[in-house]
Amino acid sequence: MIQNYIENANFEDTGFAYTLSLISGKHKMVILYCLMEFETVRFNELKRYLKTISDKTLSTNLKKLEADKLIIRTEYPQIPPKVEYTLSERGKTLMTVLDQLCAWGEENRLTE
Amino acid sequence: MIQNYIENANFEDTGFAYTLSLISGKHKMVILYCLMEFETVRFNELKRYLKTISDKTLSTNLKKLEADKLIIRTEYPQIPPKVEYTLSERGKTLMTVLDQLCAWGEENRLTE
DNA sequence: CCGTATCCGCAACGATACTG
DNA sequence: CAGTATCGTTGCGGATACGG
Repeated sequence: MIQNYIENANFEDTGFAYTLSLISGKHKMVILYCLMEFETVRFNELKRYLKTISDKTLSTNLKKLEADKLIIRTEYPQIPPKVEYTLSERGKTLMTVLDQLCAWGEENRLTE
Repeated sequence: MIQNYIENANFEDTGFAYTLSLISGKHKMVILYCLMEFETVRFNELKRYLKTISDKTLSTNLKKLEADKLIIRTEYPQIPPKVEYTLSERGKTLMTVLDQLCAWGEENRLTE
């Protein structure tokens, strides 16, 4: 599986590098977890959960996640505006895999 | 599992964030994969596999991986120096989890 | 051979102000 | 409410030179 890629030394094209590129960055995982937990979340609501994120950074991250089809953005044309974000089916399948990474981390944290 | 952390909104302390911190960066995964494939690898050998990495960056990454107990550094006191790197048992268990991320990425790559 | 030291560029992130 | 615009900061990674 992984070994195939060593030969050509083309790691950018591995499924692994691809998966990581989807969730790289400081906040993407937290956003996904919030959507998994609360299912439907609005922009400012997310901002409160993340506590320290700026408008700009949150906006950028949401756009990337949407472009990667991990989340779904639903806009209600009204005043004041209302936008809801949810996990896509694709996003949900990714979360099941990430949960295993989480489990490994909890079981293998170094005792310092 | 994951949901517990949402309450306190302390994502830095999730097993997931911890696991990701171990493999964050541009090269760590590639290094681990090389060690998985070739088992015992020397410094300059690694450098050739990674192709574009600089001495400094490779050195920094190896130190982090070693500090996190994912790899083992063995130094042979001779002239010229010889240093070998291998996966630790802990590193090997991590690789099995990462292989699943790899599989997800291959099955869920977007057709563009 | 196996690094360290130094300098530097760039992209991500943050703070603040502002808009439909 | 849900962003955009602008500016400033910061940290990772790269290039090069040098050392034990």
